[in-house]
Amino acid sequence: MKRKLSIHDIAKELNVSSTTVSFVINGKAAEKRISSDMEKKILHYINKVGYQPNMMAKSLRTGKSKIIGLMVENMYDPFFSSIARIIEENTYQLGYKIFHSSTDNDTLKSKDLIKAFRERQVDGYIIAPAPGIENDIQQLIDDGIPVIQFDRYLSKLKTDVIVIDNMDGAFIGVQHLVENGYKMIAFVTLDSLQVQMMDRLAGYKKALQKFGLKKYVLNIPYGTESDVSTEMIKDFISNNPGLDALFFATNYLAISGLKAIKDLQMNVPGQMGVVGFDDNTHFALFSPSITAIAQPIKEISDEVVRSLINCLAERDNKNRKPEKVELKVTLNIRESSQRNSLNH
Amino acid sequence: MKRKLSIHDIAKELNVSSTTVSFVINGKAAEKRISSDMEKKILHYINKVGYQPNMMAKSLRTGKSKIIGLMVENMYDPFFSSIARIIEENTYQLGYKIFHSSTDNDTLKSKDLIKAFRERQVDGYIIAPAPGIENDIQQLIDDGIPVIQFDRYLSKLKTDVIVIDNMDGAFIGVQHLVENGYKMIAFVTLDSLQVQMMDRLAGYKKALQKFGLKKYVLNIPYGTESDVSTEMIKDFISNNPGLDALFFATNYLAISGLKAIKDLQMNVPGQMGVVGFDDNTHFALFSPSITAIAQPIKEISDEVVRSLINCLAERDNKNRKPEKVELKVTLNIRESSQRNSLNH
DNA sequence: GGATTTTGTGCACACGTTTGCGCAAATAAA
DNA sequence: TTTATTTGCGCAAACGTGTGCACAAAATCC
Repeated sequence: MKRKLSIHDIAKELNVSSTTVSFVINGKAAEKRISSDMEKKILHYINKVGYQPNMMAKSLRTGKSKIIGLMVENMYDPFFSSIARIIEENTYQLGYKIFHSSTDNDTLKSKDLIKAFRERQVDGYIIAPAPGIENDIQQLIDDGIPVIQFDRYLSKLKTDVIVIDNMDGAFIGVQHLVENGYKMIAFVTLDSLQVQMMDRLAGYKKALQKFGLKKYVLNIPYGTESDVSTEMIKDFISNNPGLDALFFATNYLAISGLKAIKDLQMNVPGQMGVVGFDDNTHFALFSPSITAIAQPIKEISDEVVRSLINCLAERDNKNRKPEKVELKVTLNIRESSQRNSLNH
Repeated sequence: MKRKLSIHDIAKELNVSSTTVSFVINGKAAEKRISSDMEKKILHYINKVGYQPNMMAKSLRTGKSKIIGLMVENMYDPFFSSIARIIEENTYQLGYKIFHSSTDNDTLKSKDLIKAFRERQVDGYIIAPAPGIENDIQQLIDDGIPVIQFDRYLSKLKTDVIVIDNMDGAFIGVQHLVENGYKMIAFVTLDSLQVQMMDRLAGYKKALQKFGLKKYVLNIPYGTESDVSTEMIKDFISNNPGLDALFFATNYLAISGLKAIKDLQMNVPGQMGVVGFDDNTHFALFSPSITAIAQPIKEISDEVVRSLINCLAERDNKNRKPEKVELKVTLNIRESSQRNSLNH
């Protein structure tokens, strides 16, 4: 493999110093008072031979890798992958590349990932944190490295946070079911203490209280296989006769739940109303189509990037006052929750 | 931000040379005949202070970045994101990190991406190539950098290729429709000259010929918005009265098509049989559930990684004989294509 | 006991950049 | 003309590693 040519090769060929070449390449010709003849000569030659700088050397010298670490729960999840996609595009414009990894919500894997990112001198972190990594993130903060938490957050940590209003989302979902005449509304959620899940549960409870309804909650352990979840939901429905609506706290739970309802041959929305948290391209196509709480993907992504870029520009990240952005969700009303209109 | 400590700091603190420390860190203690007392002392200290090597410096020195560039059409597509996920995991074990980007099948964007990857000294490339980037990839090959093409390929290029048997996939899809009594089977595909699309079309035609049926093909321009596609498909159905089955060449086309069929209030599979190329988590949940050709995601990912690691180990990548792996697909038979069994 | 080999370690350079500082020539000021 | 300033550019060190080579001390050989 032929060696790539360096700034020195250019310099030698043109009988100038590598300093001059470097200045020209970095657009500091004016600032550093390089004559425009010289500038043109260098630019022309560089263009001709197709010189490409070596980011490794650059990063070593400057201490900036121009790499951002993105840690999500699961990059296969459409929610995370669509966010990743927008983040990637937004930051690409600014010269950043992304290291993108899945944590599976696993503490050890997350710790390991942070370590790997640190070795690579990642400039900033965008994290949907797994539980138990407070110390690792705190270490980053202490070392002055920008960190943004999104989707969920560890409340001990003083970082910028971009989330949605989960409580409100759950509330309006339940409210919508109530308005459509459902009375025995269950909440199917993950057995998780993460803030976003707790907030959704809180929103559900708040709505129940407001409308004077009784609470039915099914907690499914994190990591349960889809078909096992389906069985659990089937049992839950059987054990709670009279349930007339299910509110699923996540996309994947909704999928498992719909399977359960299909297996039980129950009619949606007639016998069972359905609303899901986190919308999905396919929900509109189901028969019946599925009502869902939609998260503002684009806004979340934009805010995350804006916030990170902010931090990256800051000199002193240890002592800045963290910012919390809470975005509004939308209720996409479809057939699965409208008993009245179909029962005319 | 406090400076991270370097190999020199360790050396100074322990009154040894950085050479020795480097050898120990890289597990060359035995090979380089470092006494085990010394080794223990260094390892212990490193452990205590939590030293983390600087990959930038390492890469600069060794010429290996331990980074792999992954270019897919759209990382939001479940097919690509699930593959990315597995690739990421497989390579992580081997100490690699992934730069993951979407090309949108755009030539310029792809060229740009390759350039950015080169600057970053990426060790190897995994590409689902957009059209028109033959020269850019050829340049990589000429420079001895490993490249794997997957999902599709530019046939001019002598790289390892991992694909599925698209022709066979389309063939068995059509055959299945024929076996279920459908006679006027249309193929809804993208207006694309990419090999995988051409092969699918060829498989469709081959089946038609075998069964003596007439050809109906709808070409939808690449990049058409989903709702526009839906309209085009509606028109297509209207303009071809008597059509009794649609075979969609991609996942997204199937989604648009199902919307069209729903809008036209046609009964599936009674009035219209449906088969999609590329399966989807949700297809089993649609009512009726959707029959689809499933690609072997895990196998594809594993083969891609195996193949790349192979190339990375090779000394001379310019003159190696490229390998083409063609994997088998599966037909997942569901309700949307079984007129007979439902029409009893 | 001298010659040779083995053992254990360190010096110093290279990788490809960026940048503080220096310095001669040209120009402006006095 | 002398002095001060500006212009235009280069020297050399630094970023944190890895590694060829050298070399003294210890061990072995004969």
